[in-house]
Amino acid sequence: MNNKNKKLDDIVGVGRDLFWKFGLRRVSIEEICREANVSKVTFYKHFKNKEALAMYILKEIFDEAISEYRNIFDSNVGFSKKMQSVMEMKLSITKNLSKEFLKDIYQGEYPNLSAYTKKVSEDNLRMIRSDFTEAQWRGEIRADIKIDFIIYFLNKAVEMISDDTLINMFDNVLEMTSQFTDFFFYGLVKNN
Amino acid sequence: MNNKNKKLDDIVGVGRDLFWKFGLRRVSIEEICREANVSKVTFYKHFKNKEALAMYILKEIFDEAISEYRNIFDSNVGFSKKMQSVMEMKLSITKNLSKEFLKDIYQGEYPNLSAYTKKVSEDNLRMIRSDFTEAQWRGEIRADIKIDFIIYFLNKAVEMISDDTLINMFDNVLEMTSQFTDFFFYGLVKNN
DNA sequence: AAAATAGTATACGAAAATTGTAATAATATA
DNA sequence: TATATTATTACAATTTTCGTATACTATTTT
Repeated sequence: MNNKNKKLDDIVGVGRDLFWKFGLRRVSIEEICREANVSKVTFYKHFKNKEALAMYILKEIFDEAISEYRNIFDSNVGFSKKMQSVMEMKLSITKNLSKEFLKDIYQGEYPNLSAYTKKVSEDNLRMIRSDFTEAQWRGEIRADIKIDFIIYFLNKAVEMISDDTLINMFDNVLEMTSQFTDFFFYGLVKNN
Repeated sequence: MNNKNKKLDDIVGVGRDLFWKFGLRRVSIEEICREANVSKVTFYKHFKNKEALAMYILKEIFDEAISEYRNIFDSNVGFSKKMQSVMEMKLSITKNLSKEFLKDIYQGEYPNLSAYTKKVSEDNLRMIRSDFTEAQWRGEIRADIKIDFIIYFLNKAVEMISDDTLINMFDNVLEMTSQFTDFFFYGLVKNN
């Protein structure tokens, strides 16, 4: 039961790598099989086609990010820690979805993929907004701040965090996001 | 005469970008034309096929790097400065030839390209060895050091310089190579 | 040992993408 | 206006990719 799905894992792993580097349309099923040392028949035993594999990979990426997010957000840590977890979820998703991958997803060729991605994004947004609203009720967020403004600001923050100039100022990404949220939510002078 | 070769430049520019990201086989001529806003007919007016375009691009990259190298090596600067120029030539070549590009060049599909690249590398090596031998005659290199040992060491240095860990210790690549050659040739304690 | 499961190698037709060329129309340039 | 460049469109030939079928091997499961 340990390496029961060894072949499946190989396919998914290679698919992840190649899709990340080259997107979908530039990668052929045969190439994936070759790289994964798997015969084409085995591929089709697991997946209907390339889109199905991409869907599987997407789901993996989303599920993992969301589950990590929920773990932290439902726990009893302070609110700034929770904020950090939101950013990290968004970061981890953008980190695992390269430009090429996203471009192909949205380029009309794969309607199921784009629909799925769109749905997950919307669900995500809804979840975050609901979490924030509840936090506002509990008094963890000032009552006079619009939730949508926070969400807008959050996205900008994620953009900034992905900026190389910023990254190079820190030893690792975690240290950076930590310091960033800290500054972001308490201001320059911490008076909490 | 200013933008006389505008279309050609566009093709070459787009080719450079796409080849760098995806290698040769994953990029189609039609895609290059589309991205460059150029008709297929125009492409074939300039190049016989994809390999010819790649050859043109390769030649550009090599020529530029070599010419910069010769400029510095034939000038009257100190020897450590010249050493730096050797490393920078090698660096600029590896920087302009992505893994994907190189892989496709050598993957047997394009015999002309691999032959040409091989030839340039060999010519390069000969040139460097000759330059070094002459420098040794002039006393700029200790007489008891094998030239081939230096060349081997040089390649290792280039590898190290391309290492991210090292890069992040400096503000920019130039500062790094400069400090690296300095340390490399004078040792920890500068007694020159 | 027998049966079931998962895998490989190979071949193959259908579909799709890519290549390279030709003919004609549009546009810029001198 | 005349000439040279480029765009558009169409097209046949080739190559790649897809998805399936067949026959055979290795590994578990019962």
